[in-house]
Amino acid sequence: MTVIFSKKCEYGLQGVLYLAAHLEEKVTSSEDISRALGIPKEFISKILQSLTESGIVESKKGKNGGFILAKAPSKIRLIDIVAAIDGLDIFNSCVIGFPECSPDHPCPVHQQWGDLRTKAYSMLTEETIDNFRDRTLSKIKAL
Amino acid sequence: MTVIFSKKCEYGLQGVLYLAAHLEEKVTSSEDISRALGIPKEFISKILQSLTESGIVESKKGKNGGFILAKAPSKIRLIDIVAAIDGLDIFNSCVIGFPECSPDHPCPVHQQWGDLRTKAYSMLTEETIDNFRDRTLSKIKAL
DNA sequence: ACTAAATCGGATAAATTTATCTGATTAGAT
DNA sequence: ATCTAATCAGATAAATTTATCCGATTTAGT
Repeated sequence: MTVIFSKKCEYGLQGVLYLAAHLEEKVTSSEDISRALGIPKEFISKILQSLTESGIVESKKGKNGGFILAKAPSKIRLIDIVAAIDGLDIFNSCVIGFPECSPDHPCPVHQQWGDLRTKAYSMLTEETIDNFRDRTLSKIKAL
Repeated sequence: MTVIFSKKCEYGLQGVLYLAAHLEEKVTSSEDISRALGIPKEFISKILQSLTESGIVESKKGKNGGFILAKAPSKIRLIDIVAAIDGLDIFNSCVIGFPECSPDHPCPVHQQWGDLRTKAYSMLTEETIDNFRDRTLSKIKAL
């Protein structure tokens, strides 16, 4: 059961946070990330591969290869990762599933939810992953 | 793609809102609800059946049977429907999927998300479905 | 050159969620 | 009594998401 993001997206966020917390390494293999986070190796590998296409991470092939952030952590927002994996539909879709939910044709809870949605979007847009280095390291240590 | 609730839960919320907006009828058949909301008949039927077990709706069997709210709309909170169908795990689970995410072992985004989660929970707990009668009726009319 | 270890791409498998089907039971209406 | 139309229960099917597998390619080190 996921809260709001798909499992892919959760793992993607975890993986990128991990990379941001291990910038001193030249690259980190999916094997290492898998072990540290308890995510199936092939799965996190595929997810990071897809994030290379989005320009969020870069990969180095061959022996001693792995992944590394494609840009400075201060340039990567949480929303960028979400957008790349799950897309931004959840910020435009009706929370109770009505079609064409909009200010013109609002669903019953449109107003109430809209408020929260805006706050969530702002948070994900304002926070860049450099803000999470310390917290990521201490969380990983406890796993 | 659902925003935060499962399809079952979205349909359940829609269905209960529909029933609340049609209290004058003695009961409403799943056939009617299906047609009005564009939800597969057997599916909404099953969902409402399960909500009878939760004491949110009541059913009348046999010819001219159907569903009706089990209590006053002012006594049914949005959270009751969510709890009955999806459960309350999303309000206790880590938004990026880390195990044992808690104040003691917070995930990197624990604080930021916790704030939103609390607001969402409050909204769902404070709003009862009698608040949505008019808005439900005008939304349904537009479908 | 050769080997080992990594990403990459595409196929496949497993699990979960969503949707449908079938038949039984219930109850109102003629 | 009988027919019809509804819920109900349980099985099954379809679709989607999650996870794994296999083989090809790439690259560092010996």
